[in-house]
Amino acid sequence: MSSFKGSYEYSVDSKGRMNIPARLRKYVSPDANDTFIITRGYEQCLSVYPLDEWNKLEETIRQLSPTNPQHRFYTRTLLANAIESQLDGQSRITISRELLQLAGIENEVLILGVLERIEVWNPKTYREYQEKQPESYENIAQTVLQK
Amino acid sequence: MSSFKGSYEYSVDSKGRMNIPARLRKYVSPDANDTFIITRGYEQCLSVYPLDEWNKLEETIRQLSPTNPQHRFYTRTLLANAIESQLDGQSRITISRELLQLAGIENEVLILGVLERIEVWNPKTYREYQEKQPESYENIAQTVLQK
DNA sequence: GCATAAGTGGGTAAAAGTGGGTAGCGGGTG
DNA sequence: CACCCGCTACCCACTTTTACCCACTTATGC
Repeated sequence: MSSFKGSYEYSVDSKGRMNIPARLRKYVSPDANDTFIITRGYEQCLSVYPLDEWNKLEETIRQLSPTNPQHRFYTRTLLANAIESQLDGQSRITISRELLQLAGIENEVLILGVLERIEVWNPKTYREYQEKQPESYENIAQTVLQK
Repeated sequence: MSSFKGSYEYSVDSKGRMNIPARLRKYVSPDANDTFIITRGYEQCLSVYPLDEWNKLEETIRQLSPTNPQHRFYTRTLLANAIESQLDGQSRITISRELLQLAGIENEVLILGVLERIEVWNPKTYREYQEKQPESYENIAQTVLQK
C-alpha cells in the first residue's frame, strides 16, 4: 500500500521534466512499472498517479454510464487531460506543456504527497489556496472529523 | 485492455488524412489489424473505434429489437455514418468528407482518448462544449463520484 | 569529511508528424 | 466500347518532437 506524504520544492526544466522526489518513489509499488499518469487535479493543480493506483481509478470510471451527459463530461475531462509518462534514467517524468499551463506552472513547483496520489502545484497558487480558506485549520478539522 | 487517454492537437490534410497519435496507437490491440471504424459520436464529434472494439459495440447493437422504431433509428444513424479505414504507411486514417462536415472539422482537430474509443473534435466546438457546462469540473466530479 | 545518492541541465539519434507526387483502379460519359 | 476524369492508396521527402545518454552540481548519510 503506497502512502505518499510530505511537500517538496522542485523544478521543472525547459523540456517539461520533473523529478519524482526519492522520498515519494520509495512508496511506489513495483506494479506501477515506473509508469505514472498525470492529469488535471482539483483546484488548479496536477494529480500524478502511479499506474497501479490509476488503474483502480479507471475501474470506477468504466462503471459510469456512457449515455449520461454529466458522466460523459467527467470522463472526457479526466481522460482528455491525462498523459502517461515513464521514468527516465534520472527518475523524472515529462509533463506536457498543456498540463503545465493548466496548473499555471513555470519553473518552480510544489510537490505534495497525498495518500495514493502526488499533487503538483505552482507554489504561489498553493499559498493563495491556503489563505483563501474561510475557516481555520482547527475549525475545518472539527467539521471533517466530527468527534 | 485498451485504454485511450490524452488530448492531441493534430491536423487533417486536404486529402482527409489524419494521423493517429503514437501515444494512442500503443493501446490498440493487434486484433484490430490496423483497422478503424469512424462514425458519428455524441455532441458533434466523431468516434473512432479500433476494429476489435467496434465488434463488441456491434454485438450490443445486434441485441436491439428490429421492430422498435427508436431502436431502428439508432441503429441506422450509427451504421449509416460508419466508415472503415486502414492505417497507411504513415499511421494515418482517411476520414470521408461527409463525416468531417458532420463534425464541422476543417484543418485542425482535437483528438481525445476516451477509454475504448478515440474522439475527433473541431477544437473550437470542444471549447464551446466545455464552456457550456453549467457546473464546474469539481462539482460535477462530486456528483458523479458521490463520495 | 568523504562516498554515494539525488537533483538538474544539455546534446543527439531516432521516432513521430506533415505534406505532396504519382500510378492504378473504377465509374461515368461520349 | 473506348476514353477521360477523379479518387484512392502507396511512396518519398522534409520538419519537428521525443527519448535516451552523459556530465555536472548539490544534498545526504555513514
